Amino acid sequence: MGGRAAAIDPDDSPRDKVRPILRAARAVFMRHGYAAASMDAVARDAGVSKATLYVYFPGKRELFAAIVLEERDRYLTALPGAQSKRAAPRARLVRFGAAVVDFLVSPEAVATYRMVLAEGGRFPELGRAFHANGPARLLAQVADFLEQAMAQGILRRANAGQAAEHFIGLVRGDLQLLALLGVDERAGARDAVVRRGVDAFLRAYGRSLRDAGPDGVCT
Amino acid sequence: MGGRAAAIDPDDSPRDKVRPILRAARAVFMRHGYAAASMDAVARDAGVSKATLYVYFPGKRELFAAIVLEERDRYLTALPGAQSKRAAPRARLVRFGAAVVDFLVSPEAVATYRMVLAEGGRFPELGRAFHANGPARLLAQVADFLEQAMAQGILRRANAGQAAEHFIGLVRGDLQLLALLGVDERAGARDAVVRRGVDAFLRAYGRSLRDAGPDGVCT
DNA sequence: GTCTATAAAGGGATAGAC
DNA sequence: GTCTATCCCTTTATAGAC
Repeated sequence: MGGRAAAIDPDDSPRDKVRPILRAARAVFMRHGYAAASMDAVARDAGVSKATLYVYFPGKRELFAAIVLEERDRYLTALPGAQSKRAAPRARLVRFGAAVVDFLVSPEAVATYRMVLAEGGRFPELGRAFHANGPARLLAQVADFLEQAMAQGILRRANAGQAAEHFIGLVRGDLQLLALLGVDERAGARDAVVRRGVDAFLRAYGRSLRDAGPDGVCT
Repeated sequence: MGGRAAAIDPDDSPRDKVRPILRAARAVFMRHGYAAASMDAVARDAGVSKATLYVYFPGKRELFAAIVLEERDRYLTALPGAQSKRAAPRARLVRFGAAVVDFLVSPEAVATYRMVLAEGGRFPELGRAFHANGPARLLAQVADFLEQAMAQGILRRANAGQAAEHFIGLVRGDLQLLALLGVDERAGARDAVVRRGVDAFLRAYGRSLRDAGPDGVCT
């Protein structure tokens, strides 16, 4: 794998090595976790030598920090927006909640959570950064969606961030925990969990009783 | 250290070595995580040699499995029960929810979650066992509490397990996630998060509007 | 059963050639 | 900047004395 000798070619900028390194590092760290991941594996997957790796990153810690901070953009999910306005409010919330849960239990999100949570105590700065770039952004997306629903009169007026936290907590159930634990059994229950979560959410934040599902509340 | 020579003394049963080993292993694994934990550290903390350690456990994996499965009894928390019946329903729920959250963000629970979640993909059997012995038991405790509240007419009749999942999801907010990430900033917000979670829960599961807190719903 | 001492392997990081 | 080869330390696991 010699490639062209050290050239003055501007196309052969450092980014051409950094990007493969980061991609390989992300895969290796997500697969094995920080402690069990090896720099050898990263170098091999990236197609460079270990020495080259240490040219761009001072050490394993810094490489790990780099890939966690880089998760920023990757964390933007395509959630169903304000489209499908014709659907019933409840159906729209169920659809949206299902997309949120699908994202939280996706292999990529699960591997990222495992990796970052495991080192939460040893990389507190990373914990904060991950939360700001990941969960907090998801929360903001949910809050935006709910705010629109409030503006449309589907939901009662309330603090959107607050409602978003409750919405996520209700539709997530223990599905994300089970995914993180590697237990698949309840994976098929996603729809039911989301529907019941949305029902509870509508009882707490809905505007009229008609939206509250099969059995209403308030006597 | 030396102790009596290999005796026929029944008091010198294997348990006398196994228990310290398990205690030390739990501390080491919880502190460093599975991959970064070393058998040397376990042996040192347990006051035995590494060779002795391998007499009782075939390897690192099995020792890890043993301490995770042993978490069973440790996971029973003292949650406020049906006492203080005189307190207002909402105050009782807030008190109970605060105890649940306090447990989930406790250093012991956080360390255990980090340890088990990080290895969820590589020890699927352990993930299932941990869920059954840990989170599922907590859920059952919450369900019992809520069932009593339903029987007392404080909450509307509903599936108690379902309600418990929603209750936990609402009062937990992102406090457990932040604790796992090592972010302390919002630790002081515990009371507010729990109160708002209980308010939402009461709107979804409360029987009368009087329990729903400052501002009611249902028009 | 318990210890000391060690084998065998792997990992983070670097030296030095090009 | 990039490579090959290697240093040095830690780790899991075991051999063998007592």
